[in-house]
Amino acid sequence: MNATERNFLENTDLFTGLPENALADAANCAKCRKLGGRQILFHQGDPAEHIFLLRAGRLKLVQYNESGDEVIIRYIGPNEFTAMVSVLENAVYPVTAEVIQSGEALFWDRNTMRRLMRDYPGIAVHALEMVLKQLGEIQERFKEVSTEIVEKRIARTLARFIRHSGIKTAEGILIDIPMSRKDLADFTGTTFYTVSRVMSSWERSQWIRTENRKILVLNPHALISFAEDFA
Amino acid sequence: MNATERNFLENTDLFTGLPENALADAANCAKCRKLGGRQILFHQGDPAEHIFLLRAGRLKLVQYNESGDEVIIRYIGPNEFTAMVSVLENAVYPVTAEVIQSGEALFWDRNTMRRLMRDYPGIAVHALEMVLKQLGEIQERFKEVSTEIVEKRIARTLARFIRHSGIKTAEGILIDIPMSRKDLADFTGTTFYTVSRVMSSWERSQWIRTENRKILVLNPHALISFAEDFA
DNA sequence: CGCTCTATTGATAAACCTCAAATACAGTGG
DNA sequence: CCACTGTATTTGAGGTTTATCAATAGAGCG
Repeated sequence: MNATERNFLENTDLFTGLPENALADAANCAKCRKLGGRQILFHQGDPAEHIFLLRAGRLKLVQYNESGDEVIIRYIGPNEFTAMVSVLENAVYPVTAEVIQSGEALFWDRNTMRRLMRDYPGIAVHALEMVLKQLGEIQERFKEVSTEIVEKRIARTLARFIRHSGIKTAEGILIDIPMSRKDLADFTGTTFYTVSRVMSSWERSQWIRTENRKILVLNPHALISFAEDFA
Repeated sequence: MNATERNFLENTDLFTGLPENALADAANCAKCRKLGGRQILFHQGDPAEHIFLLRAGRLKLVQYNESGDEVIIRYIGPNEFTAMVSVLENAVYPVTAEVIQSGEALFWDRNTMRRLMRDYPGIAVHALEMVLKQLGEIQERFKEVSTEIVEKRIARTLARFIRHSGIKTAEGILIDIPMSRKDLADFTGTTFYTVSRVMSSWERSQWIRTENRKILVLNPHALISFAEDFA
């Protein structure tokens, strides 16, 4: 692959700081795939064969339980990796990855990635760092869903999205992830009825406004201090 | 360190399958520490400096929220590692580790472990595998606490402990982890009142019996099929 | 302009938590 | 071995939060 590709890899969590030959090697083994519409990139339960690096677009990672309830485990945005679990032998994808904004992904298969990790140990260490960060995040959310009431969980979730994907605008901060009430419910462990009630009340207080599944936070200060208030 | 030490390391997830010199190196850099009573091995929020390998005994990893509610993130038993997060630069422990059964631990400091990972890439890959497994487990529990009712969460938790730490006895399966009602509540995201009610009802049905914080499962079949029943 | 998917909102019910009080239990020191 | 003390557990009553159900309104898409 070309120099653009190498530069791109250099700026990712997994490949940052590696020697030139490692980048070239990684770029050479990468394959590319377009991601459209509401396509499913991989299914929960399928044999996990590829590690993906999202170049553009956005994914949501969902888990289903036996009754069909959906839980959103994480969103994946540009420059982020997913399905690192594929490096394990005989792993299956623990989640389903659904494209929610079109884009494209680079991907490597298991054996290639394992070889890269062996040849350039820095990659394995970076992968470890990434996964540890994810572990910390989900542990945090596990704590929240275990101990906080719904309204605060939603507030904290928005606060987190503000930090992670917030875009300053004249009117406030726009959360740049398309999210329905149901998505937010599946992310916070509640129902879309309850999310709707909470969001409506915040709209009445002028804290937020929703336009076509994008949330605009008009009063981030109020929202964040509510989220972090331990009373 | 001696040959016993090396053999011990060889049988852990992190060091398995490594060349002899790697084991010797790892064993040489390990320090050892006795763990007594209800000692705190490390505190949530403290700078994370060491990776621990539990040789004997048991830990519980707890997180506290701002209101002081406790959540049990995971139990660590003999032969298991914890605080792998210490390999990250400037990390803090995301949990508090409390000794619940006396024993002893080997430990390495951050830089040593990072050097080992660089020198023997297999270690980093194994660490990645371990953390991925933990990530999968907590995602599973996150799904449960988000979608299942308390009674089923408790049943699934016991089912999991049966698989992980169950000991067959004449009367049934003993879960070899000392666990109060409150512990079980902090593990499943509920209150000890509710746990007590659920466990009492199971004791009446002869599914379980509790003796001094150890749970004896008299009817594993009933418990497990209830846990996995999706009705 | 109709169709479908999403959101809102009220009414009701269920699950679960909180509080209070009583009981059981384990560990300790005599 | 026993009494004592503090901790853990049980259980009832009552309240709160949140889910569920139903009906309506709205928004985007072809």
